[in-house]
Amino acid sequence: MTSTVRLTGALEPRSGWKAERCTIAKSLDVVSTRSALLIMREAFYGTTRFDDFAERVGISEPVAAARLRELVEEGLLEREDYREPGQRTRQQYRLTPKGADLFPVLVALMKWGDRWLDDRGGPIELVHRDCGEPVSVSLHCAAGHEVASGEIDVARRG
Amino acid sequence: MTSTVRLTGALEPRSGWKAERCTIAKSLDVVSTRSALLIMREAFYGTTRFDDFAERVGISEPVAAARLRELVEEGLLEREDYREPGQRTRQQYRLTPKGADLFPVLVALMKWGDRWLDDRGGPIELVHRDCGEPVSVSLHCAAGHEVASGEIDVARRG
DNA sequence: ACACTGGCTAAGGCAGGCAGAAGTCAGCTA
DNA sequence: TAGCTGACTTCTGCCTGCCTTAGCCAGTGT
Repeated sequence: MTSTVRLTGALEPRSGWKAERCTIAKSLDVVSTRSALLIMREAFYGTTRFDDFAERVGISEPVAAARLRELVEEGLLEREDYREPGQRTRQQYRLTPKGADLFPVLVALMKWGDRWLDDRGGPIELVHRDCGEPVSVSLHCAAGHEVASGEIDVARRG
Repeated sequence: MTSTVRLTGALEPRSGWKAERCTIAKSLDVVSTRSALLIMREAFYGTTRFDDFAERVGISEPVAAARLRELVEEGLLEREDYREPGQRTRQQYRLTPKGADLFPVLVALMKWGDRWLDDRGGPIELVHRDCGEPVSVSLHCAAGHEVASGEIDVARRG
């Protein structure tokens, strides 16, 4: 009963290859900092304005400015000008499809923290609006089976 | 068609509360660094020895030592002495249940990178050993519906 | 007795994440 | 015209992550 995956084909043994194109590493190049991921959390909560990001994430304004700029450059957020009647032009940051697609990462982190780092199972709950059932993140195969890490084979693609 | 979740009950409006017990933030306190998550990746690939972690992750030995020590302290890995016949006692690092449970986070990061950061859909593929079907990570509710971030209500627990 | 290997630790230094305080600038409001 | 607000930028400085180089120690092999 191991938790490791099983390497197959050209990937076995592990000592015979380098994880050069590893997309976990590439993803971490984009969102490795705490502030970046917490800004993304806020974006999912509906925050759009500069000051709100800084305050709600609990980071200083210089850091918020730097992180928001990087996230826009990377295409996870987009900055739009908007204008309410009788107001000056303002900016808002909104999730792009690329940014919105990061949601499972945040939920996976939240669920792990709920289970292992909070004595009451976490402060908030996600429910499916249509049916009211709680939402979680899971691994499953295309045939619909729920899968644990120990039941997975890893192969080189293509 | 929004990608944000909908805040409900005491969570609405967002300006009325602080994410103090946020378990995303707590998780990031444990595994916010690139090196920590890549060490966990290697642990899932079956790596157990100090030198192998350092080389395969591509980090220096001092960093590997610091990160492994932290991950053991946090309970994600455990260090065991073992001895092969005719060999001296060695150490190995193995996943604990807490560490193994982090797997969905890594898969979510990998899948996101596969989709958005690699022109060929990622270098490796995960398949369910029993049925040979590809494995992915997804959000779904307890009733089995696949759910997108825009279809989720967030409520305070308890 | 000696070198070798695995698993580290120590010292020095660079780069980047972060905070706090203060300044800038445009445009609306009084 | 003067002030206010939102959205930043600038400056200073700490702290951490990381690198490189070098050294340590225990147990094996020769």
